[in-house]
Amino acid sequence: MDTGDSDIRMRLRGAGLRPTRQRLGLARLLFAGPDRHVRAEELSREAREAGVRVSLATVYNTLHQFVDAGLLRRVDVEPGRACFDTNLSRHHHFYDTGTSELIDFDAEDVGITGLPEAPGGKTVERIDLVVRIR
Amino acid sequence: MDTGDSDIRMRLRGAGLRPTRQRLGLARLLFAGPDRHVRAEELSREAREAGVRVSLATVYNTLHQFVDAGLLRRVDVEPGRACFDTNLSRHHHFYDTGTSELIDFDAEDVGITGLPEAPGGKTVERIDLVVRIR
DNA sequence: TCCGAACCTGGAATCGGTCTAAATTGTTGA
DNA sequence: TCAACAATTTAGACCGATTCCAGGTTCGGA
Repeated sequence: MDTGDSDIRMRLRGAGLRPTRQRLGLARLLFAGPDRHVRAEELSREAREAGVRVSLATVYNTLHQFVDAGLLRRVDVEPGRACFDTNLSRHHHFYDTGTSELIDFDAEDVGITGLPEAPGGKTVERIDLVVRIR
Repeated sequence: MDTGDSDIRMRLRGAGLRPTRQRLGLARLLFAGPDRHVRAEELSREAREAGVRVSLATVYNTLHQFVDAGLLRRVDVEPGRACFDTNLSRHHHFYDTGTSELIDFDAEDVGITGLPEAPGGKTVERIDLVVRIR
């Protein structure tokens, strides 16, 4: 079954990335199934277990390339390690400071008022809301 | 001039921290003048330049102790490095993704509606809003 | 099929930060 | 005042996460 792959292949192509064995294997792990949060080390282990031979360096490269290609979003809540989110819809996060768990919630229902203008004539790229829970 | 020190001394005492030469020196660098954002490496350099002899390990220890004592707040926006904020009032941040600069803005005027309940019966500790600008 | 560019790799290197064990310095009670 | 002891500081080793590098591999067009 190569069904899902053709989609991924096209998205990679569109980003100027060759659909290599490694990238396809990682993409399958990331995008088959429901949305998820994952760290590099973890994805590397999953790949190994799934029989996808790929070095840790390539896992890092691929994650960054996927972020640049808009296939993945990076979430920064913990100092010292990056987390990658396959959920590309407008959403925010609960962050459990006890378990380090991240939980998405839809941004559609959330309203934010009274924000000041971006200083220095800069443009707003994105608004990240992190609700720290315990 | 020992004026400002007596205040700091008391706050340290209140947190069960001895007012040592190193802690007082760092506190002076942090709290004299307007609010600021600072990283450990940077504060270490400033201390050296100001003639405050203090090891990098102590800078890290002190920053964490100050956070625990409520003298400082930690801000996590960049992966891989912690930033400390002397502004303890309710506020949020602009984060310039180009320059890595952090800019505070008051939280009083900001309204957030439509947040879902914290999952799993958890308690909300804090809400961090980061407006990424470019 | 061939070739050059893109890609992948293991291992070394880097970076921010923490840990450790020994030396130093506050603080306290006699 | 000072001994004594706990809190603190320190240099340097160590750590986990990530990036860099140089060389080998693979892809894809001509």
